[in-house]
Amino acid sequence: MDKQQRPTDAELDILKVLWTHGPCTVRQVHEHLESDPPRGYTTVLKLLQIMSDKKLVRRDEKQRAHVYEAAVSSDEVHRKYLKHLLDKAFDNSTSQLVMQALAARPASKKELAEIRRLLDEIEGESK
Amino acid sequence: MDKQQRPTDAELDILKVLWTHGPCTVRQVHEHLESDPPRGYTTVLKLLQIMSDKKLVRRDEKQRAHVYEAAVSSDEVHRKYLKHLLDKAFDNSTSQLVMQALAARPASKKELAEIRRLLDEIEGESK
DNA sequence: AACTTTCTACGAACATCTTCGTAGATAATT
DNA sequence: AATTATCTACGAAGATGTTCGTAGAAAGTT
Repeated sequence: MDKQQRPTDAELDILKVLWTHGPCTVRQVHEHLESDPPRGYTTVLKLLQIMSDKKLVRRDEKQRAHVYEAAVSSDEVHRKYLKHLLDKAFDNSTSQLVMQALAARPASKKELAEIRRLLDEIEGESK
Repeated sequence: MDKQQRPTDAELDILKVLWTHGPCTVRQVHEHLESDPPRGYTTVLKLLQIMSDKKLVRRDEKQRAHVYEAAVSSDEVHRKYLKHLLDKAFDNSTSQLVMQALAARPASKKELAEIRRLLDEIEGESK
């Protein structure tokens, strides 16, 4: 049933709005949406309906203008993408992925320090 | 012109064969291809023709059975995927991506050590 | 009450990706 | 030489994702 519910690109744009602004009507999503090229109102409506079917968002129909809110967290979605990439492209080697990520877009000192801290945490736990 | 030439899923499967086995005829690619569900011979042929148009592979037509070889490296492709993901989903935060990658699929001690070594290298260089 | 605005629903059109059947050329086999 | 096997090219069909026009219901305005 569940398969691999990764949001498509257009769906992700919409989820980002909901993550940032909380529950929104179609109109509000449409207004806050940044995409290139911009999407029409009914396009956003249709996407939200589809996302509702897919359980990516929840719909509250109490008002005439239905209110949508994200039904999946951003962490959750991000992990799904990474899992798929690890599986499809990186032969499940996290270190390979991290290595190429750092090559793809060099991280600042601050970010590198953050990653180190994360590694410490992980190794601390597993003791 | 170039836009964002990321291979599709089916194309990636074929590139993997070419990366592993070197230049191949359609038949050889078809034989080595592991995919679920398996792909028919002419499907592989068609994909290789398309990939040739997209410059993902090079074609040598000297023999009747054309020989294809990868025109992009695996590192290159992997970085394209990561760059796209960083841009689309992670707001260009490499550390966020690394963090979620480690959450998505916990790394072994060996991998963690490898990542540390990589960080050392990077910070060593930037001195 | 008539008109305008705003909303949802729906379906069709378009784009991209994938699949494969068929046709025709070339090579190998009998 | 005739038959069979193997190859490329091509086009059409199916799958999925995206776009938007149109219709009709509901609310707001004059």
